[in-house]
Amino acid sequence: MSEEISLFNIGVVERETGIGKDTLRVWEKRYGFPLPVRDQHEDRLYPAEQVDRLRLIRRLLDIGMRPAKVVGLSYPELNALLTQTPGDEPVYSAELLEFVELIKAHQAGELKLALNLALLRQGMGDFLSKTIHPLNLLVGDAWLRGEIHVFEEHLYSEQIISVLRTAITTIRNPRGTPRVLLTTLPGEEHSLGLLMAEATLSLSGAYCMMLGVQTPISEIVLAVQAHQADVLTLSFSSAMPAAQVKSGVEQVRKALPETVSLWIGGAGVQKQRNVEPGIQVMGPLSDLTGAVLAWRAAVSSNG
Amino acid sequence: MSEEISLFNIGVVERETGIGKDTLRVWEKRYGFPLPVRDQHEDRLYPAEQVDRLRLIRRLLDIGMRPAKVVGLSYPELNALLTQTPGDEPVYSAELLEFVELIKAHQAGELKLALNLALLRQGMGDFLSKTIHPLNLLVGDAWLRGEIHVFEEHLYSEQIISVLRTAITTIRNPRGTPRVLLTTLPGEEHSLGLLMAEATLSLSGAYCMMLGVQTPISEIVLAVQAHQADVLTLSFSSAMPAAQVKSGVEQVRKALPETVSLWIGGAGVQKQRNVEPGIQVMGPLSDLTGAVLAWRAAVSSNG
DNA sequence: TCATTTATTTTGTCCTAGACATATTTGACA
DNA sequence: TGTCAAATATGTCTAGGACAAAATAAATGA
Repeated sequence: MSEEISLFNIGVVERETGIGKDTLRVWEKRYGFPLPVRDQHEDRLYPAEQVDRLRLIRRLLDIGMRPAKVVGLSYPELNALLTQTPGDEPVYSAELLEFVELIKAHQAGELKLALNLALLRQGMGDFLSKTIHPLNLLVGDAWLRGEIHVFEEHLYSEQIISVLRTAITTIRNPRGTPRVLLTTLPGEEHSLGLLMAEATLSLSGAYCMMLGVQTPISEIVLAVQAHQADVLTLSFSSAMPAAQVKSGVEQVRKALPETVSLWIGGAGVQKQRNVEPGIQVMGPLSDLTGAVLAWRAAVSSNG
Repeated sequence: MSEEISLFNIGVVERETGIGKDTLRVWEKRYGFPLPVRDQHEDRLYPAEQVDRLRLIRRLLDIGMRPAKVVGLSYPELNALLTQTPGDEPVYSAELLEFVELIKAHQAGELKLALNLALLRQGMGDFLSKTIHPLNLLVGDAWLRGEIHVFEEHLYSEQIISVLRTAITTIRNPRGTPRVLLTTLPGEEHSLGLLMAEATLSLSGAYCMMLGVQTPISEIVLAVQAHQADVLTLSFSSAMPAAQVKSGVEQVRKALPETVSLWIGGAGVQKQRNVEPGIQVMGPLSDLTGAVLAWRAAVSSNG
């Protein structure tokens, strides 16, 4: 009985790694990797090991490395490259590292408990900026080094989402201003950033209308009208290609009335340069609080 | 000054409609639609109107129509086709229709309130089977008829998710059996079905570990090991192509130890035929309750 | 030496045209 | 009416080529 190894066709690999078919084929030609086997019909079949490497490569590209430097490399070479990337590592507090230990130990219940505890102790504002945000970075970093798995990251996200949603419910103000619509564009499926934005905005007294992820552009325009939103907030994760962010945001801006403010944030917008007028780029979450205050000031002076 | 119309390139259309690039090109050749304009480089540029039609077509295909029948049609023709599809329409209660009215009126707060009320009155079990499930069908149906928009569906989903998450938190039992891991495969991004499954399973006394959507297959295997899960539950929405469901599920089954049960459910699995052994297809949500009981019975007789 | 502009390379995404496995439908037969 | 085989419909894969936008390297000037 021969050892059966998992083989994936190009469509599955595209879904599993987020790397497009065209890109996979052109990498094969240019860098000699991935180099899938072929079935009887010359269709590509990627071994699981290559798919794992591709996922790692994807993450390295997301943090700014170039394909020519990483696409050819073997697993050990990739790891060597990773560990020698000290750079600007912030010092993480013991508390944050304890959260990571809980994640690695798969203690979902305890993790959630600890998060809720931190929330109560620090208050929502500090909780978001001093715990959740650095923890996200730390977890992403640990993932990159192969210290934690995707499924552990998923479990972690679920706990955060659960804690944040519960908290947001308690501070929602239906008569708050401005009226903010929150969503992501098609292709962006990460809801965590959006949820953090909702928490921050709600905390600043804004009224939030959450649409979830991946709303088509034309539907966003309709939603803004229907809800008489003053502000549209879009969130982009680091996984989003900068070009896609740029074109998407510009398309939205063009379709929206000028009176509606457009705030964009998340790791995916930090690479953006030369942002068009009428689009406000948010850095840290605290920028949202400032933007809310600025919006109110502008309204009271104009109206 | 000429009227500026929104044009989308093929990559954006793929993301916005969920129809692959290859399919878009081959439809153009075979059915003459969509028929995009071209830029100076012969690259396709799809007008917004065609993208809207594509979204409609996508939905029609999801409910079983064939491309040859619908891909060529104009907007009026599509609508005619829709309204003349009475078929097996169940009679919806007045209460359900009131929910829809709230959705159409964009009364998110009131909608959530009404849902919570129904939950308390009916209890979780009935709430899921007699309110949420038919309401999902009703909303999907209304969407199909153009009576409600995507963004309204999004807002609706958010309220349901919020209500269910809150409720699940209160009935979680860390020592429950069996230990069930819940997630979806890459490509399936709908979390609502998953959440309803979690609610039902928790209600039956199972211990649920929610991984969220789109966990790569290899990671699912690791997660099952790490959490010592007895059961893996995968959810598929109707938007999932049947072929993708089949190959994905079989891949998972092959990679999983035989001792781990595999339960699959959601609208996307109802079309499946000739399901391989070791895979249990769930119909209505109540099947999950039965499966839990059957699992316990099997364990107590075997061990 | 540093900043700014310009040339070169890199890289992702698009193109055409064709092939074929699988799912669905049609037609023949019992 | 039900079952099986032939025909059709459909999505996804292949190859090889092209080019714009982004990133890097080189050249220029202060």
